Amino acid sequence: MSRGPVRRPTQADIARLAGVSQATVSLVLNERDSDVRISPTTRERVLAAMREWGYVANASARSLAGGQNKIIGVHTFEPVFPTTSVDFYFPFLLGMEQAAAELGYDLLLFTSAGGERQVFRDGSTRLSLADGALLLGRDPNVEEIERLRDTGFPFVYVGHREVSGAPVSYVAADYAGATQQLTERLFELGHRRVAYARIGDGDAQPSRDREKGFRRAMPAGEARRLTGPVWTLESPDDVAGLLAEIRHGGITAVVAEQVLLAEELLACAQRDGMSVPGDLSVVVLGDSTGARRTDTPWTGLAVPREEMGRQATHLLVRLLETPEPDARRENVECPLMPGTTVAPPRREQ
Amino acid sequence: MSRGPVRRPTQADIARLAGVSQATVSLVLNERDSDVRISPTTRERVLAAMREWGYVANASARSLAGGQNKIIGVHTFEPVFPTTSVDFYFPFLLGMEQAAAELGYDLLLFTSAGGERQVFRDGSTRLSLADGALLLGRDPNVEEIERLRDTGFPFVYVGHREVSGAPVSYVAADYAGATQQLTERLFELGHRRVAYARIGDGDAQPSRDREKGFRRAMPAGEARRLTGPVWTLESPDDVAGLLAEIRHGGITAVVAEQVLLAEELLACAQRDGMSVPGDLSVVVLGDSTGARRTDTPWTGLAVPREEMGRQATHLLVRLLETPEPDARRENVECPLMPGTTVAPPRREQ
DNA sequence: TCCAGAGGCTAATAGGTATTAGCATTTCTG
DNA sequence: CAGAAATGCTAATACCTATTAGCCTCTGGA
Repeated sequence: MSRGPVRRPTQADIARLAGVSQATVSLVLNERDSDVRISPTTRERVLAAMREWGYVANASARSLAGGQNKIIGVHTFEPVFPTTSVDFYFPFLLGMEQAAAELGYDLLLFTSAGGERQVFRDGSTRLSLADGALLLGRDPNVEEIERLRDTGFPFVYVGHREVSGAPVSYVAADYAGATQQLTERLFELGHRRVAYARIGDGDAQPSRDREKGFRRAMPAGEARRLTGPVWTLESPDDVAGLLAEIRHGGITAVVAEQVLLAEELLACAQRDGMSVPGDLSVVVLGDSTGARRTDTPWTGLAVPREEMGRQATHLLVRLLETPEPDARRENVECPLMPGTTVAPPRREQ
Repeated sequence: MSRGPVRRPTQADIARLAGVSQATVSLVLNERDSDVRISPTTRERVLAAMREWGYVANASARSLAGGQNKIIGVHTFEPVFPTTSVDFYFPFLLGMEQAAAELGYDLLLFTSAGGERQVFRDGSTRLSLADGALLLGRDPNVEEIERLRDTGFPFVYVGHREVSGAPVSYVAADYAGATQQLTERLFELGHRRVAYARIGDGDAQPSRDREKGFRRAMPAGEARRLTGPVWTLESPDDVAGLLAEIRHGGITAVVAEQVLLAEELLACAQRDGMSVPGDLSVVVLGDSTGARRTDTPWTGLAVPREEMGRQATHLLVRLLETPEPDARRENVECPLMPGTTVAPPRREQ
C-alpha cells in the first residue's frame, strides 16, 4: 500500500511522539555518558517511540554534524569487473567483510566513480559519507592519494604505498621478507648462483619490495653481482633467451617474479631437456590468480589477501576510534608454499 | 606538515572569494539549466575560485539537501563467510557491482547485523541508510521480509520469494522453464520413463520451482504418475536404493536436483556396471558451486547469478526513480549446459 | 527561610548544500 | 517614454543531527 517514497521519521518526529525535545532524542540515541543526564523513564519512552516508528539516523545529517556513521568506505582504483580482476579483488573484500562484521561496521563500496575510478570527481568525493576508507588497487592514481591525505580524511591503503610528501597508512604484504627467506633457503640448499627475473618493468612497489628481499639474501661482499643477477624481460617471448643466459652463467636456481614467467621458463627448460627442479630450481613470488596454464605446485609465496583485508580494516577502525597524527604502516607475513620446484643443485660432474 | 585536518573550503568561502553569494556558487557548480541564469563572466570567476582553492563539494551536505543518497544497500541473510558460501554469494555481488557502477549508485554492504544477519535489530534497521536495498540469501527470515515490505522501504529480493500477505518484488532464475526444457528434451530423445530426484526436503522455493517445471514437461493424461515419479531422499546414503528403484522401474533418465546427488548416482551406477549416459541419462539442475568431486560435464542448467544481480539492481533503481505501488517480478533465463550425460535410451533388446 | 547542588531537560546553533521567491537592473516594445 | 519582459543575482529556508550553554525544579543542609 506504500504510495511513493514514505518520508522517514526524523528525530523531531520521535521527539514529538515521545513528548520530548529533538536534543533529548539525539542524546538517548547516542548514549553519551556526557554531562547531560536523561532519566531512565524518559529514555525508555524515547526508545519505544524509535522502535515503533522504525527510526534510523540519517547518515548524511549525522556525518554533516560530525558524528560517526559506522561505515567504512572501500574504493578500488580499478573496476572489479574485467573478470580477471575478480580473483585479485575478492579475497581482500572477504577479509574486510569479516573484520567489519566483527567490529560492527558496514562496508560502502564505491563503484560509481564511472569508468575511471577516481576518488575525486568534478572536484568532489563521495568518500566522506563513510567514517574512513580502505583504498585498493594495483595501479592507483598517486596524486589522488596525496590529495586525499591532505584533506585529513582517514584512510588505509591495502598494499604498500609510498607517495611524495607525508607518508600514508597502509597494510602491506611482506614480500621482501618472504623473498629473502625463499632465496636464503636456496643458498642453504647449496645453490651458489641464483638469478632474479621478472617480466615488465620493475617499477611497481611490490616489484621493488621483492627485489629488495632478494638482494638482502645475497651474501655480502663483492661477489654479490656475480652471484645474483637481476633480469628484467620485456615480454614472455624473451624467456628463451633468459634460459640461454642461465645455462651459460652456471645458474642453478631462479627466483621468478610472476607465475607466467615461471611457467614459460618451465616450458622452455623442458623443451631443452632440462628438468625442474633437477637441473634448475624455480621459486615463484606471485600467486596463481589469473590465468595459469599448468598445475605445477610452485615453491614460493602466497599473497595473504584475506589477512591483509582484515588487518587493514582493523587498523582503520583503530585510527577512527583513537585518531593519531602519524601514518601507520603494518606488514602481513606471506605464507611460504613448499611446492616441488626447488631442490639442491646437481653435483658438479 | 599537515597538522590536523585542514578545513575544506565551502561554497561560502568560494562565494566570498568571488564576490558572489553562496547560492550562486551552488548554481554554478550544478550547472542547472534552471530558470536561474548566471552570466558567463560570473560563472568564470566562480569556477576560477573553485579551482584555485581546490573546492570539493561535501557529499553529506549535498545528500542531506538533496534527499537521495545514491546508495543501494545489500543485505545477505547468511554471513558471506564460511568460505563455502563465497561461490554462491560473489557472483551476485559482481553483477550488482557492475550494474550499480553503470547506474551511478554505490553499494552499501550490511555486515554488521552480528552473527544473525537480521534486517531488524532492536526494532530498527540500518538498511534505510540506503535509498533502497537488495536482499539475498538461501534461507531468509520470512517474517523480516514481510515486516520490511510493510514499512514501504523499497527493496528487491534476489531469488524467488513468496511471502504471505502482499507480494514482494524479486528477480528470480527461471528454474521452472529450464527444467521443463531439459525434461522435454529427454522425451524428445525417446525416453519414456523419467524420474525426478532430490536430496533434502523440497520445501525451498527453488526446489518447488524445479519440480513444477518437471511436472509441466510430463505428457498429459493419467500416465503421468507412472511416467515421472518424484523421489525425495533424506541423505546421499539413500542413492543406492534410488538406483535399485530406477532399474526396477525401467527408468532411463533421471533429473537430479543437485550436483551432489548426480555424482553419487554416477558412482553407484558405475559400480553396478552401468554407464552414463549409455544406460542412464542424467540431467542436473544445480550448478557446480561448492564441493564437486568429479569433473563430469553434466547436462543441465547454469544459475545466471551475475545476470540476476545485474537485473535486480536495475529493477531496484527503476523502482527508486519512478515508484510503483505494486511489486514487480522478473525472471532470468537459465542457460542450458549441453554436457555429455544425456543420450537416447538404449533400444529394447 | 535561604542557598547550594544535583538532576533533568530544552533552546539555540552549527554544519554545507540545493532550491525558490523575489528584488534590482537593463533591454525591448509599442 | 511608459510599461513589459528579460537578465542576473541574493536572501531565506529546508534538510537532520550533535553539541553545549543554560534554565527550571527538587532535595538537603544551615
